[in-house]
Amino acid sequence: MPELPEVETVCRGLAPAMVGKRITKVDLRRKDLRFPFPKGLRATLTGATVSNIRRRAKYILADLEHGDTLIVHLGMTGCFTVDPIGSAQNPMKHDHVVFDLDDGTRIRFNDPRRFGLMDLSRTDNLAQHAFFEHLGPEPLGNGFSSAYLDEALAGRRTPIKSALLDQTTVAGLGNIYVCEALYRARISPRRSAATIPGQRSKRLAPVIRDVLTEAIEAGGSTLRDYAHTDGELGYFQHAFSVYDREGDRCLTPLCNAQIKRIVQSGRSTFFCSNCQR
DNA sequence: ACGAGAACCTGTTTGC
DNA sequence: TGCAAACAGGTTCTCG
Repeated sequence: MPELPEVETVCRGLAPAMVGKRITKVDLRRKDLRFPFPKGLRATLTGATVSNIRRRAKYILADLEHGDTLIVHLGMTGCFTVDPIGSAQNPMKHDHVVFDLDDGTRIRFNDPRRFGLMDLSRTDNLAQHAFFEHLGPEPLGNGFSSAYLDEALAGRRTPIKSALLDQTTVAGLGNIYVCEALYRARISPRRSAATIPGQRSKRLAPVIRDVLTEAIEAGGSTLRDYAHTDGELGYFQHAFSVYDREGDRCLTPLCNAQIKRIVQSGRSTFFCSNCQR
């Protein structure tokens, strides 16, 4: 489900519901997601007050006042819902974790495919955690630029599509926004990453920022099941130029070519072979 | 070192 | 209509 804009949207929904609230009850409705829940997850969270909700790459971080941080990844189908305790028929199927807060709010984590994960870390050690140790820079942060891309892509013979999906190159892009950014930069997804430094990275870095910023403003993209914490849908999917548009016409004026779909390392890539070289 | 492919899961869509 | 295959926003492992 979620790439950076969707995860950012979820954080913005969770923050007002959770920050400053105390967790009164934690219901682990199974023993694992992608990994077993860490030992002591319920004990650590129960009674804790949430001091901050933030995001690193596609991870949601919930800092607790006593110095631990809850780490959550949504995988492909993870989703949080905020509603009052005792409201209609919950928990629902695939609600694997339920938090009750001291103001009567219930937070449910639902994940049909269970590719999501939850873990704990001391807040001051987060950067050393295995999930974060090798992550690339935030694409909307100061560490990301065409100069950074020049350095990160130099000598890499993997296709640029794969290099951008690699979270150690830049953290937070996924299949949709890589396809969209490469289209905007007029770069073929098949092109070797090593040929990007120079003029092409000067086009690529800014459009990566643009497409993510626009998607966050639209509340992310809703393809099949993604929703905000209040059930509202994102609407950036209406602004896709290539993603999921196989066979449709390219939107570049005077182009009119058909959008192609190819498979690169097992993932669909959508692009215009006329505009993207 | 690098890329392809599979694996982890369930649900939905597509094709015969 | 029914059933099977293909496919899905992610990550991580093995294999050649």
